Amino acid sequence: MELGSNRKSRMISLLRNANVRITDQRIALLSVISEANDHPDVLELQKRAKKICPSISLATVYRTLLSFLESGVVHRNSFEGGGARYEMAKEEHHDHIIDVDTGEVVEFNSDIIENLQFEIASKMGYDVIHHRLDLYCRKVSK
Amino acid sequence: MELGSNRKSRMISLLRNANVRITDQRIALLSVISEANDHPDVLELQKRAKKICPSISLATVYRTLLSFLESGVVHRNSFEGGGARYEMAKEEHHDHIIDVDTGEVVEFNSDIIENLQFEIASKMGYDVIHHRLDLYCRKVSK
DNA sequence: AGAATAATGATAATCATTCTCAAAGATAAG
DNA sequence: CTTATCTTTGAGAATGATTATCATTATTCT
Ligand SMILES: [Mn+2]
Ligand SMILES: [Mn+2]
Ligand SMILES: [Zn+2]
Ligand SMILES: [Zn+2]
Repeated sequence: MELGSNRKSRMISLLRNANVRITDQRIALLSVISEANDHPDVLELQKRAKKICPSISLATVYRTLLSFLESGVVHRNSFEGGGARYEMAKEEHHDHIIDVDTGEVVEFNSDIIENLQFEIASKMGYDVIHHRLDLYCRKVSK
Repeated sequence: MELGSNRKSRMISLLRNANVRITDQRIALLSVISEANDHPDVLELQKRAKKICPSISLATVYRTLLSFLESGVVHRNSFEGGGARYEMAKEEHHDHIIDVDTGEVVEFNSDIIENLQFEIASKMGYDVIHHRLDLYCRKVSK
């Protein structure tokens, strides 16, 4: 598979910003993650990236995800069962509903909950550095 | 170490209720968990249980925790980094604050947050089966 | 182009957890 | 209390996810 040159140069400039060398595997992974609208795991990401860069190894996928994570461009979700699942870091924070039957993930966010978390922690003498709110759910039977 | 016979028979009747054979390792583990007021991991649980039943193996700790989990007498917490941490199932639900510097865990609960979770899920067509709310925090510098 | 430096792929190592199976232990019947 | 049956245990192998190692290859700088 080929990568549109507009998309490709967008990826390249993002990588340049991050001060890392421009490689086919990093371009491929970044492209795959930024295009995804789900929450794929490492194997799925490798599978998708291989369509653009067939040689990409699992080790490189893990390494690259770690560096993207540290530079804040991706988020890692550790849901129950199976390995971590990744997504592009969005402008605004959100939490997740995980369908326990299908594994599907949907997003939500609640300013009220976020504020309550802050207040509760504060009252107990803590600053919230980060948090995880996962709702494991089942579709209501109509 | 010995186990007070009052405590021991309390453990035994709990196990009898669960319809499993009464073994020294199950008595030891159950006793250790029900006495803990922190959130120990498997290795810590084995260490503590060994004081009562020196022969208890890691495999048995894992196996027994799983059966306790299935019968609902313990809860398993998967915090970031390291293995699962366990606690006795309490009457009422609570969530956790994890001190990112020390690993210490403190508990809290907020009916308002719980209700909001329910409402959000409901509005999106889901029933909440279970959930996880972990606040990774740092003590406020005075 | 050539030297310097960083990234990659293959694979070994690690960590948490589960599985396997022969030996030991618990329970129930006689 | 003994025996027969059925369950649990301990030791270690196996698994799954992730990280580390290191020689080879690719990128960047001059
Ligand atoms: Mn998301
Ligand atoms: Mn707790
Ligand atoms: Zn949130
Ligand atoms: Zn809760």
